[in-house]
Amino acid sequence: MTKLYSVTELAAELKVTPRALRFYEDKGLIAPQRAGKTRVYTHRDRGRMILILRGKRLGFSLREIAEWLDLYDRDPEQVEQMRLTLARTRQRIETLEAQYRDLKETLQELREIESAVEDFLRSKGAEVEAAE
Amino acid sequence: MTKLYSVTELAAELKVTPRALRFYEDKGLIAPQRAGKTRVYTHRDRGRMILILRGKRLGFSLREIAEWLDLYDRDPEQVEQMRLTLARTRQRIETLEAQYRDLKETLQELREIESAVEDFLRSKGAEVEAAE
DNA sequence: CCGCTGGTTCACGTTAACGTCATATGGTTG
DNA sequence: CAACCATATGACGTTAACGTGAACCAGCGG
Repeated sequence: MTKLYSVTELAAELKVTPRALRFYEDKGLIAPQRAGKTRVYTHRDRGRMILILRGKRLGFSLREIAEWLDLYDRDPEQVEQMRLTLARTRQRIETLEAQYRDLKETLQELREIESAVEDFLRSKGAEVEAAE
Repeated sequence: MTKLYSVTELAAELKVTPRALRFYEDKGLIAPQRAGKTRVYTHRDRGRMILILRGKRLGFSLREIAEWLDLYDRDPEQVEQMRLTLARTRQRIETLEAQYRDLKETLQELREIESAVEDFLRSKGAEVEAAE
């Protein structure tokens, strides 16, 4: 028997508010089952939410996230459908690789700054390590 | 003599609108000089804008970007000041490294999806390469 | 001097992503 | 059964990041 969650339970576990979960549903990002009127989230829904939240952390809008969510749970329909899926997957990979480049560049610069500041502090005889 | 830009010029080069540049100024992210009332951007301002836009592509808010922009053009003031700068730099590096992990994870999954879909298509005797 | 071009400052409009009530309802417990 | 939860569904409020005029100047070419 796979675990089931209420809105508040899942929200708590994911550290979002129930309102957010309902909002995402409204936007078509998730569609939990209902027991009567109350939402019931499965383990699968939870996985989907984790994808959504990761997308958000990467800075994508809900609309963008929605557009590639179905890449994850596709079922082999028509060949044409799958060709489309392939194209969109590749498209998204490119986007992320661009972001990856931005990220690497920024990290490199920040590490240079870190070293420079460390050097400066050391030249002043100051301590540089985080631990106090 | 280093090149100077008007709002529209710089905006065009950066592929943003003049309105955006003015807005960023309003939010304290850039402070171009003025010739009378009209804004005059230097090469340095342009560099700063590039940092800002990269920050946006990485999904950060203008407020967040503002908070770490001065890490780039600091001048050795007090030792205490620099210690703070060091701490904030490290903090930001950690944030980006977390994002880096999210990114890698997502890319990996998408590449798996890509392979799976390719395999499916090949099993159907369909072409798989992008070139048409 | 006239009118255009390109700049300025308000000021209000818009979209995304929720927060915050208000109200209703249905299951649970003393 | 009454009281009390948790949830549900609106509806309106809020913040961020600009877009979109409106009304106003400064320079300059004819």
